Amino acid sequence: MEEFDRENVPSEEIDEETLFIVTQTFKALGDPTRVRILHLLFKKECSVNEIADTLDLRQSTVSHQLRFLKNLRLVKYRREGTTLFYSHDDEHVMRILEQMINHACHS
Amino acid sequence: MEEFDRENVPSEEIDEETLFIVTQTFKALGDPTRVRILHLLFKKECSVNEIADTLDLRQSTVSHQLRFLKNLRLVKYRREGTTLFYSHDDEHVMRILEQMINHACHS
DNA sequence: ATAATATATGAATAGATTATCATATATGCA
DNA sequence: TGCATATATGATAATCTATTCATATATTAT
Repeated sequence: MEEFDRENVPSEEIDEETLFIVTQTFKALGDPTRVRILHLLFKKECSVNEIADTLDLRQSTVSHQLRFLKNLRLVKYRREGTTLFYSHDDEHVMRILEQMINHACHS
Repeated sequence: MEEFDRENVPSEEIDEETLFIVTQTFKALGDPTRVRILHLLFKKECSVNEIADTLDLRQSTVSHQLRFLKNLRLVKYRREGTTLFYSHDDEHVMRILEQMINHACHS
């Protein structure tokens, strides 16, 4: 008879909640617009319009996608007057994104 | 005047081809069925029917998803008689998947 | 209070994605 | 050759997604 550490059993099926979070997060990274936004925020904090201008996207497109990313807590913002400055809010996911970018462009 | 190493400039927009590969790969990881399949293949090589039985999926569903994953070179297979044994084929992406699973279930 | 600016929201639509069924193909064996 | 088994494929329908336009909301300054 063997004992298992419940925190450390890689050999079982993923539980439903974890699966949901994992796939939602990867889904967020599976869209070009969102990846471009996140990659921009990796470098610096940006306002909505800055993002739209830099990436040549409509303001509403950016706003919709930022909401999506904020729901997943991948970005956060701070207000300064009427301007909202967005920045990334999940170091680990950002590291994963940069890893994948490096993987992709050195392959 | 400064010189840049073209291979090492994190501060620019991602080129289109890299963006495509990155988002395609994340898209692959953004679906519960594919994540369950990959997570299973992380542990061991499996035949199509084994995957279907283990994960309670239709054979054709598994086959379609395996084709998807194979197009992205995330899985490979070897034949033994009429049986095809699939296994993962991208260590880096598998590491990223396992990282995200750990991130998700310890959060 | 009004205007100007920044951002968010809702509805609509076009396009993509997924699972399923039915069937085709391929291999091994009697 | 013909049958059984394993896997692949094609078409379809249901669902989901991303973008767009139009408009609403919020903040600041006059």
